[in-house]
Amino acid sequence: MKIEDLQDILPAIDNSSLVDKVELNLLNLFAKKELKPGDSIPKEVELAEIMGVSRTVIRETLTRLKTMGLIETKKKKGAVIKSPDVAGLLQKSMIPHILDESTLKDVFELRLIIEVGMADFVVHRATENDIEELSEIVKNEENPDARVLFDIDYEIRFHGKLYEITGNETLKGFQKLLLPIYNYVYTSGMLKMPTTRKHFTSHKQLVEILKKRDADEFRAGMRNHLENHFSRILK
Amino acid sequence: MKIEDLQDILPAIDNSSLVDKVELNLLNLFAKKELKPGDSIPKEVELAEIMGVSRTVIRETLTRLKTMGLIETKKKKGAVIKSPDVAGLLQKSMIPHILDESTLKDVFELRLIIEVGMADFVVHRATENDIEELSEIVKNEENPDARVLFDIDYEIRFHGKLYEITGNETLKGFQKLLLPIYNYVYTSGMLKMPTTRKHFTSHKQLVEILKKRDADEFRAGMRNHLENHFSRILK
DNA sequence: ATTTGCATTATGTATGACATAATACGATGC
DNA sequence: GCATCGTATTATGTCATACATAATGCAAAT
Repeated sequence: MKIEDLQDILPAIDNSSLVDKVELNLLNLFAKKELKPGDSIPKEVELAEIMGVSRTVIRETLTRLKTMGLIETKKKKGAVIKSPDVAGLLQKSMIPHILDESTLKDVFELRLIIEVGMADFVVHRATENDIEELSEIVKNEENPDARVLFDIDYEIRFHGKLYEITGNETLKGFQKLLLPIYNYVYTSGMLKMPTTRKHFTSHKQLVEILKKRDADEFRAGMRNHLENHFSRILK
Repeated sequence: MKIEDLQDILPAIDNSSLVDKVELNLLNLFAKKELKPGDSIPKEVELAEIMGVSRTVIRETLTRLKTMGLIETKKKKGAVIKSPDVAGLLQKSMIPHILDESTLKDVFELRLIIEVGMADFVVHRATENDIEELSEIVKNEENPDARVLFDIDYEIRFHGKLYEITGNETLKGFQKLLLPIYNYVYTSGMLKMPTTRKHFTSHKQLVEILKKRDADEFRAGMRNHLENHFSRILK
């Protein structure tokens, strides 16, 4: 008797735990009743009674939802729905040495993708003040030929400011968690070092381009600025 | 007496819960002992004894770590460290109607940023087979003038294939969770509809560009292809 | 040697008790 | 009246204990 023949006669057993089921129930409730941030959900004992499980199970479910950032619990007041902080969620999980190598590489690439892709938003949303600040940041930039290895703080200040200019809070959150990973990969020797030592578009030059308010040119400039990193990845 | 004067004399009280502390302890343990995926951690009762708290607290901490994707627990075998699935984590939390409007807008923008930014990876990593598949997908594309509203399935197939070509699993995961949000925003009327009905670079044209293996041109093409969406956001 | 059954073990669930802190509300003082 | 303080209440946070359940390994049986 072949195993495949039985697949549709013997359905997979549901081996999900009580907590799994309660979690689904609650998420369904959120969807069905269109619960929005600020709405509160029944207290633990009530939920336990309604669903016919112990408070233990309910509490574990709520712990999950809390960890997912979907609810917040206050003593006395019960639990209320919350709009999750998308980037904040990942923050704690992104422990460089625990992530497997392929994920690290993925994240490394992700940063490059984002910085090249966000050109439109940087160019359109940079205020005169922003450009002023950027100029201030790059004003001490040495001759590119002289800078052997890069100053990480300087990098963060410049690129961080660009993220800030986009006004996209979620994006800024991503940067916060991408950067440590990025550094880890950069310094871990996971990627081969660049063979050529040409100098590409500098931060100073990027600021000059930004002043022209031309998104295409800025995008090209940023792509060129990151050439060193791209060439490490793309064979 | 001014409140500010007391700030450094009266330090903030630590009002973190036991679970918070145990969580920090465990995360520290992960870092200090350089625990890697596959390594297992002590069993619940042992942890409870070591840290001098009840098993309840330990279990709640482990539930958090499980939810964060950092560990996996199997009956009998205890808990083992795991490399978290970065995108999968967000998946469950991304419930469109619960996210606040600004986050939704952020995510909408994020998709545009990524698709423009990933040009290099698409161009460098597309195999002949991939291009073949793309050609197959777009072969029935009607005249752009004729298509009044877009076919969502078709969109997903085409753009999804592009994500796939990048070979970046994390990115692919992001697409999975970005898309529903993107759709929700698109159909919710949150953004003003495009005023002009010009036709921009089509999928078919993008495939043709891809064949030339020119990243800059592909990036420009993609940017143009998405012009409709960009113009909704950038005033 | 392969399978079957059983004991073991660590997580999963239930229950009852108490600690703790936020809230509401009434009491007190001016 | 109004502000402040105290206190009872209430829902979450923590503890202890007992038992259920399922995966593992080993022994027994064929």
